Amino acid sequence: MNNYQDYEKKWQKIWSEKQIGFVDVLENKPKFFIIWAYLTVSGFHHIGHMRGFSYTDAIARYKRMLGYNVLLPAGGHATGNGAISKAMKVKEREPEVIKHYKEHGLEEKEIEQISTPNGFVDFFTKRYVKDYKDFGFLGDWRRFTVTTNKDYQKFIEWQFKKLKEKKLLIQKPYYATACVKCGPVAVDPSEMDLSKGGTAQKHEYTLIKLKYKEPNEYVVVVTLRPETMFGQTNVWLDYDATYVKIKVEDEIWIASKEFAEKIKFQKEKPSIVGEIKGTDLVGDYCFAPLIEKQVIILPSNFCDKKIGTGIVTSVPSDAPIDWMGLYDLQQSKELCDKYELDFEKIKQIEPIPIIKSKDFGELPAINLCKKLNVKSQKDTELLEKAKQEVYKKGFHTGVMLDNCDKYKGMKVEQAKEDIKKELISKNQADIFYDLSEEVVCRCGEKVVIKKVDDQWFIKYSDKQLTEKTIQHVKEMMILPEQLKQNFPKILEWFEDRACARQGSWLGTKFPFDESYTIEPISDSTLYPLFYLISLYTNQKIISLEQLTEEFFDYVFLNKGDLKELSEKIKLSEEIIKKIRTDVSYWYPLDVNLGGKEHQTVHFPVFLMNHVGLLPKEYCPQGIFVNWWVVSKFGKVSKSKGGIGNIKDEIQKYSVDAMRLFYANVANIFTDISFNEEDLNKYKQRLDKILLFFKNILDEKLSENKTNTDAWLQSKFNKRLKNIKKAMENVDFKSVTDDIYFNIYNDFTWYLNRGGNNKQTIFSLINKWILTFGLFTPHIAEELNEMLGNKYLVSLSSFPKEDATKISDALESQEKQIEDLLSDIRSVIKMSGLNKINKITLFVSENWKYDLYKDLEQLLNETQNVGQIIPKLTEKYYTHKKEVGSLVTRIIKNRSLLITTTKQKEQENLREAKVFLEKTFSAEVKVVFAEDTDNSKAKQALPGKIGILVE
RNA sequence: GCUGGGGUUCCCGAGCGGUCAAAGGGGCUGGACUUAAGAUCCAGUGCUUAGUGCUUCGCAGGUUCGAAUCCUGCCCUCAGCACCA
Repeated sequence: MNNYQDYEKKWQKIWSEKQIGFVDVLENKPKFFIIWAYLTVSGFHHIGHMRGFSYTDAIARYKRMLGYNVLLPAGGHATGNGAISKAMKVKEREPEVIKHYKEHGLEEKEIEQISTPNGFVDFFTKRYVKDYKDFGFLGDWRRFTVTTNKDYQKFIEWQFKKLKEKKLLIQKPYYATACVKCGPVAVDPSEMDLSKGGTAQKHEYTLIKLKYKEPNEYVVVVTLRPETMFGQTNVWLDYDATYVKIKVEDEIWIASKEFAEKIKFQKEKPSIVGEIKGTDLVGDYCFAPLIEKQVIILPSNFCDKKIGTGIVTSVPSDAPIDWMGLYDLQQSKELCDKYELDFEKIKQIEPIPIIKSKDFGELPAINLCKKLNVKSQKDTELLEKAKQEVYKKGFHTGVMLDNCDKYKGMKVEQAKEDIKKELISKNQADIFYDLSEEVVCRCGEKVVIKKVDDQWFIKYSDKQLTEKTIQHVKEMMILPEQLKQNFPKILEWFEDRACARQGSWLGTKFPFDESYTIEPISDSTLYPLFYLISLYTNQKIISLEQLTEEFFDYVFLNKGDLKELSEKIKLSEEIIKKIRTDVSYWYPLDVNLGGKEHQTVHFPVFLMNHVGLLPKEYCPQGIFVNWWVVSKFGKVSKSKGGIGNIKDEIQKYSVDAMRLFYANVANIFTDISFNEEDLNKYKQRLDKILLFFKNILDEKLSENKTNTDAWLQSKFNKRLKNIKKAMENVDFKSVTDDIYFNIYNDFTWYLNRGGNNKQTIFSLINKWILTFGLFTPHIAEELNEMLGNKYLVSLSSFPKEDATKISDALESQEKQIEDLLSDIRSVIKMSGLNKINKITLFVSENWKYDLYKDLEQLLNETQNVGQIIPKLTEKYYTHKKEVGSLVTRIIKNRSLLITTTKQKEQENLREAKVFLEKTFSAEVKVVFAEDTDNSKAKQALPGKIGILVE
């Protein structure tokens, strides 16, 4: 219907020519500095990104209209593996990948370009800026930066030098999830670094050593439940399998070959020195720690060589599968004979009660197996369920029994840790990490857990830093409020974080060891600060060589001597001073807006780095979090593909409709789903508004003013007030409800009511249009031009509400007419009359107004009906009966209590008479109840007009 | 499991002690306009009734003169849980 694309382009061009988003220091103007958390360069923007971005732009536009000097810069985060692996796939011409890019309209030449990591980053970051412009964002694109740029890397080097100075950079051993070829990778559901296994969990197991025949020779098992070691009765392994002897330091460990592969990465050069068959081990004994006893090695079919060591220590009291394994053997002499075991001896093995837990007693595994009717160790599903349940109950409600030495009476939760510690200290146990499922790197190689001896960490656990950050958070504007409340907990939970890794990644070399590259989270914490530098580096006003530690110290921390610095880096004092001024003008950052995924990782490090390295006055002022755009298939994300090619969506619905959709479909703290129906709905809404304006311009308007004009003024100003308040709370849903729906409805009512005053209408719609400038800026400019205004909405002031125009009395009067209208309708409907000729309206009897007033006052004093009624019946004794029933009714339903006067009601009706007559095409008469005998007149109450239709 | 968030009338989604049968939108029904369709406008949309009354806001209790809104228990659901921005 309307050609949105045309005027979107038109206005974007005008904004761009006026360079509205390009801002510099204006000392006489207050500043507002806002960013969205920049995103990883790994492909096209999708509709999910645009949700948060358009909020950011709306806030920026709002602040600009309030008179702030607004800086909204952007950048791209290219650190890490993303671009490398994406480019690789293009280079290898993977058909799916090539198809994807072709569908997005890439030419062969461009596909060529994105086949190298740098080309990829370059292409997409340029595309991002184009997308921002296409979406009507007014940002300072001159400052655009990418984390892989050389100048940015100088900045990160500086950051790490400062961290070290502040003793926030430390080294210690670490168990990293790592690809055997590429080095450390992130194992997380986004699968940025992976091709498989994003949901895998990293478990810390306790590795138990059971002494075998030779000195220093051990059968090793792993467990998540070290506290159950008091209940060991035997050891399980696979009779038919072959195990290996692994030399670990000066010990020999017997375990599966698969385990040997894993432990290789966690111990100093282990080597396989021999083999031993399951058949050789079964029937032998080994020495179990803690219970200090020899236990027999028995065969089972549930030992998986891929899990742990492929050998299991058996605790039948608390592990259902162990119990069933034992049960199976004890039931069958044949089976024992087969394995050359002494049946009588096997039968003597008894589970040892060690933990008492709620509901399951002292032998939870056995009790639950009975309850679930598990028949043998082959009932894998049931046993898994049983295991989960016993574990859960045991962990939360379990208490160690008397035979558990010094741990008796201790809660399982606690005993678990203490026992683990004791065993390790006695060299009877060790720590072993494993993944809960198979994980494969993007390169196709296996991901394992690898011990890094001297890993670098940022010390987020630092008590002082944590405390300082918690204090700072209290002063911040963080939305949702819920997050603000959680923040202290998040910050306390936040531990040291590995900050650099080896391998070939994009990013900044770690300044204290060039073989490391700083990892993606750690190099994107202070970046808003860098937008103040990139303005100069992008324009080549400063060279790389000039970005020294001293330079950053001076401009960010005001440290050092200007003259000395200027001479040293050969940069004019003037420019250095200018940058220093920029920093002190623009910093701190006012708002960082990001998706909910940032809550527990990005935002904490963003804050802690600011708090740790910068003076207090440069610490961020606000964090806003928006939830996601989801589809039926889950989160809309780049890696999952599917819907969300923003170019197509813009064409289909228009930018304004999309921006309005994001703002209005739900509040920002809920996931929304992107569907055609909703988008169409918002496009139609814009069509409707355009049409409304066109009609208004065609309308013949008059100079006449009535109460309705005052009413519209009141409504409009009240809404304006609400809009501003809601804007401050990023309650965009409520803001857009008012702007695009409620004000529209007010105007419609006004017009239907007969309002057509030129001055009222034009003064208000000119203001109304300005409010469109936040979420639908293109249509705002277009309408504004249509009205003949020469100024730009984007550069105008946001309309101020006129509080003197707001009148609750006027609004409630009008509400009464609205209610009356609907009452008359229902009366007509119920009368069964086909045609109405006459409507008589009765204004209530005088005494009732007085009664209402008295009642209102009494209700302020007491809620006790027993006290109120006698007082009123006394005063209104002639209407004794009516008073009783009326008062009880009102107390039951307070909304009936409308205090007004007879005169006002009559006036109100008189004014609405013409309107009512026109609406119902019938004669309308207003009559005082005192002047008639009609029973309807007696029913009339203050605020409730009696109605008779004939 | 831990830590948080939710469950509202056909649907989406506001509301978070009285003004709530519950905003706004969508859908549906009826009417106006139109040759017609679409768009737009107007009305209705829990059950009932000359404008009243009755029953609703996950389930079960409780506090209060009064609860969708507060408290307790339960059920169901969603998210985050670390080298992923």
